[in-house]
Amino acid sequence: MTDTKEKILMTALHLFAREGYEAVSVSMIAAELGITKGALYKHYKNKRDIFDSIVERMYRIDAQRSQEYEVPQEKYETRPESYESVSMDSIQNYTMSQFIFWTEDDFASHFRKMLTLEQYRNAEMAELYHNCIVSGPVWYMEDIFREMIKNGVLKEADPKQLAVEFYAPFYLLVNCSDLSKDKGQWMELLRSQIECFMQCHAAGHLRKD
Amino acid sequence: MTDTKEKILMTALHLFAREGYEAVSVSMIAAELGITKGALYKHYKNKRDIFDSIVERMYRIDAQRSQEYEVPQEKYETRPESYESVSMDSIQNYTMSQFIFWTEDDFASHFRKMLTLEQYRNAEMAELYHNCIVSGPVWYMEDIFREMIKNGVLKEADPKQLAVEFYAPFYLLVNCSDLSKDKGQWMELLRSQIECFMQCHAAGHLRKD
DNA sequence: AATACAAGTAAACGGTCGTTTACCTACGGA
DNA sequence: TCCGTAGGTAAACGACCGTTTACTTGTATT
Repeated sequence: MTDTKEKILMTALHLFAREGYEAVSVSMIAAELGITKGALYKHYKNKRDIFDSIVERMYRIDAQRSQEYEVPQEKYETRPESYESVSMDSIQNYTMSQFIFWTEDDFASHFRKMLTLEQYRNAEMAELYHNCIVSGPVWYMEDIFREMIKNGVLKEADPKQLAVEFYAPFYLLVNCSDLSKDKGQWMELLRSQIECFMQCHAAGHLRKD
Repeated sequence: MTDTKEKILMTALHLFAREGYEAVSVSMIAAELGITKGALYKHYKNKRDIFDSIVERMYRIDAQRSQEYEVPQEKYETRPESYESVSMDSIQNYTMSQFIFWTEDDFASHFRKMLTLEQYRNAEMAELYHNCIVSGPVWYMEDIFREMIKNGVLKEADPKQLAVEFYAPFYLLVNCSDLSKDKGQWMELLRSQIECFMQCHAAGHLRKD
């Protein structure tokens, strides 16, 4: 049954997210599932293979998600036309959805924690962590905001500074939510921050195309 | 010589910050210093003792630092009078100094990374991490801003929202600086953010006591 | 009914883990 | 000069590591 393979992956992810990759033993994963560690090697060729499968799945999920939302999926250079008609509403909508995703989704929240614990181990992990969760989103928002300023949706400002101002509360509150069970208060705080941002930087008039 | 004891502590801290506590072996620490692991037990009673010594030292350093700066050291409830005359300048000054501290100071930057890697292991580590680096500073700034609004230094606003808006860029940029060697650009970005914050929320007029 | 195979067990492999032990200096104070 | 001790070595301890092996099932296909 391929069901066991799935259980191994999720169990390992949960453990990796709490203890870190090295601190989790193969026996630990197996014991959590009530099987022996030998059985585990029928599904994955080694411990690293489990980790790699997790990362690979995250890539798949992420690609799928960015397709579902009407926001640009690629860098500005590759498809600048996709940045032309991004609305404030879709930004806000996508951001709140991403917050729930990174804090509450069983896979994504644990993946984020796991990556947090592996970020200093080598350059590959550092890059992955920063692209997904730290500086990656900042560059992304910078491109969007630059276009929004050009289109007159936002007031004149430094797009990079706007990007930091917009994304920083997201990043902080995601990490705040790790501590407490009640993630709702952080989400409401984020909503306030976004509304304040919009109110502060949105151009006063609407411009038709 | 107590010099070896100090070298063990710093070497262990550097390794803990990169690999995580569990992933670092006692042999690894000893090898880095060119001694055998047996010698290590002449200075610390076990591996956990090294970790605890690191945490204890951080407490000492932190207490010493907050004394050097003219900013409140304790919670608002315990000494509210210390919050009465906090100026914008001292806030800005302290914040920039804290940024350099957490990103460049050999002990503090590695301690922060180590704590980042241990935060999910148990409640004690989680609390320590959040008190030092995540939600702790937010509560702290909230108290300061509430008093500043009361004193007319800042415009009327929700102090908690202000605290998030102020601290979030700090937290994000500290983490950004982990990836790149050039920490200067992030520091300048932080300076811009703070100046923008001041300009946006400072009360237009000065009020004398 | 015979066969092939997927999925599990138990045990063993060589290695490393954190820690302890026994032994070896070098040296400062009585 | 003798002794205690601080700081080091090398080796061993039992436990656990990731991985492999040999063997046992249940089940599906021929």
